[in-house]
Amino acid sequence: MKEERKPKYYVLMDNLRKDIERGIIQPGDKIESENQLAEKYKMSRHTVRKALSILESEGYIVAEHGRGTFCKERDMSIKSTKNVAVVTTYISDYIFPRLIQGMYQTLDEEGYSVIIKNTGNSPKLEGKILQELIDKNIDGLIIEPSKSEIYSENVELYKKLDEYRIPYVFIHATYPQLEDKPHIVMDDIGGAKILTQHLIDLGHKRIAGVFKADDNQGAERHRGYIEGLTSNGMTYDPNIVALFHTEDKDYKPVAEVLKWVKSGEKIDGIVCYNDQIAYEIAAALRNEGIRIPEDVSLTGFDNLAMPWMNDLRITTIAHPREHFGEKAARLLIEKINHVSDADSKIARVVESKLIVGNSCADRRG
Amino acid sequence: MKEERKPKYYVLMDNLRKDIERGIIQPGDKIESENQLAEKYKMSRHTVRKALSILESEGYIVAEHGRGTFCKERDMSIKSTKNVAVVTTYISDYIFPRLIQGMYQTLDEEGYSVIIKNTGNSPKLEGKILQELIDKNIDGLIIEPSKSEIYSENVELYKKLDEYRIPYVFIHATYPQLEDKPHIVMDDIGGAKILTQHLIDLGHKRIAGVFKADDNQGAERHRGYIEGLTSNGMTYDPNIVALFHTEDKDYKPVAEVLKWVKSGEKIDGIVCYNDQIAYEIAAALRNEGIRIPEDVSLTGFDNLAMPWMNDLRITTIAHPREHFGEKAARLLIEKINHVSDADSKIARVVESKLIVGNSCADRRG
DNA sequence: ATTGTATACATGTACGTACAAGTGCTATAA
DNA sequence: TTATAGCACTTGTACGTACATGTATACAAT
Repeated sequence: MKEERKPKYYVLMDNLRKDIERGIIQPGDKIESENQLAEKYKMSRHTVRKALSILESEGYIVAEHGRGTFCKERDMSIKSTKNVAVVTTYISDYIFPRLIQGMYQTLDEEGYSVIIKNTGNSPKLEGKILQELIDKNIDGLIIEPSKSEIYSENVELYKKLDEYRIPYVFIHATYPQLEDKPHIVMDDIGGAKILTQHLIDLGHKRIAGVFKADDNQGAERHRGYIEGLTSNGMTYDPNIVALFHTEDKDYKPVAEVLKWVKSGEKIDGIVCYNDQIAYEIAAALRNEGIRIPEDVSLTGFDNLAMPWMNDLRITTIAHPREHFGEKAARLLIEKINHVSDADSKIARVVESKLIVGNSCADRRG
Repeated sequence: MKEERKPKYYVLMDNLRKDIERGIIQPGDKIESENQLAEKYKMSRHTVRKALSILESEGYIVAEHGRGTFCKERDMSIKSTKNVAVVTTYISDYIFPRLIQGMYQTLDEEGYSVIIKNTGNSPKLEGKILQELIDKNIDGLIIEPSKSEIYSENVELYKKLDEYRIPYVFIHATYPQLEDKPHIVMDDIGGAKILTQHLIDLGHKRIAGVFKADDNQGAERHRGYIEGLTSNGMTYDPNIVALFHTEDKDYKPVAEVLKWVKSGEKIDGIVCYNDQIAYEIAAALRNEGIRIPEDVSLTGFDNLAMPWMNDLRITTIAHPREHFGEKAARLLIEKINHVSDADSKIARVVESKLIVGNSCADRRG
């Protein structure tokens, strides 16, 4: 007396589909004939035909007149668009063109087209882009988190990506909630530690820090800076550490440093968030008559070349740019091809390499 | 006794589909009921249902239980992928990141995703990319021709784009066979003429030229240089004009200029294909002890900033970069939306603007 | 050995009937 | 006035029959 509310044809259709999806019926296999199925399921041939016609329109089977009905070769090309997206905070500035170039080359070799997107470091825009990309049915995604130190408001969207089996790879940082997802990052803690150690080795006594507060990289560089100080027995002084956000980035770092200097702080070195900030600070300090590196040493990140200041080369941590992009692309391709296992933690950390410029003075004498 | 080989249900299906496609049945309209159609076409209701079920699976109609069957809102998103491609010779170098940025911003605003591709200035690769993009069913294409002065081997592919109604916009140059297609170019003839005139006005007597021979821009700049000379009564001397190809670009321009200088040519100014070439020549000449601009003046194109030579600013013709990209994107969007008429000649030329640097000496004294 | 043909069996088309179930309107009862 | 029961009409499910047409094969005729 079981009350089956499903129509008869639906039951047959569902059984067959499940058999195909579970591999019990293999591609190329012949399905039992309509009359056989009708007898087996105790329904009319007409009802069997209804079930089969649905499966045929969905692409599971093909009927061949006079021969029988066969399970179709699973056509993955319908699902695979061979498009992948690269979502970065910026496109045309800084290291990004060459980062994207590295990804492009690798992905292109593997036959993927690259859709570029930029978030301008806005989580809201990131959300909009993710939704759009999910609708576009891409094969995979390389994404640089926006404001990664802030808990992501887009976790549901990343879950959706998981649901739809769209693999993604984080670069430069991850979100605190998504640390177990595949990502490729620089060893930012190690990098900042190396730079701090470098300044200490050169005899610096009072080393300031300027870090970004709303992304993971900034937080880690901050941590590395602290570790560098404390492991040498120096005390961490929050009064000479400036933290800025994306919105402040054009004035706050410089303003804070100038404030210290004008208030008489005896800073002899600054570990900066990146080379761009370092060059800006250099320009501002020189403007105040402070010599770099004779009075204040500067370090940065990303070995950036500056067009308008070629006598100063900031001592920095190398960013491998194209190679970094290539690494990310390779990891994504592995995920697309299911080479690496399902959802295991796949983090690849690029070790930090010091590049010595002429922005740090030797104060041991 | 007409022999109709088409099944009855097929006739009904075909009629309805054509009515929908021709707009006789509008989206939202109610289709006659199954019984009405059966009577009208003198077939059983069962046969009518077969016809309707096919149309439903194809997305033309929707049946609503108890209410009727309705013509579906035409789902254009099936055809429109909202993807457009930007195909340039390079991606990460020179002016291209900012050019692409300009296109990206405009296309993004209009809801299009941007697929980037680069040809490395190889017509063969361009062909491969075009074929791939046609298969990908993109909505439109912005393309910088590769070796545009050589007749394109890919004309059939551009014809295919026309067939499939995929609009495309050329930037920087067109192919000789495709000059009537929409394109956005710099006024290269005018630009070279302005630069030549500038040197003449400053009292230069023997002005050399270094141009690319395998792209349209190079050929036009070459022409503008000639016009600039002859319109001032000066003679064009092929002995002090170097033409190079993409493959030669890294050594030939510099080598030719050095050959002239070493053979005792009394050159006092050079109109260069672009700033990159100009800076390379500047570095090579300085290496030989020749002063810029005191001994030789240099001009270029594209107002490029050079990281490693900040005391020299080449006098150049401005390239609007983002604005140029934006213009191209707007033209493409017009073509996609059929705002501008079918295949009319839509060429937009960006006028040349001189930017005076410090690479040209005043020799009037 | 090749060709043709009969046959069995597959799917395809087309007719019929009956009843289930959702929708929208109207006439009727509370 | 409001709720609802009934009715007409819609699509949805399900059964039945019949014959058309394509495919593969066994077997006979050439």
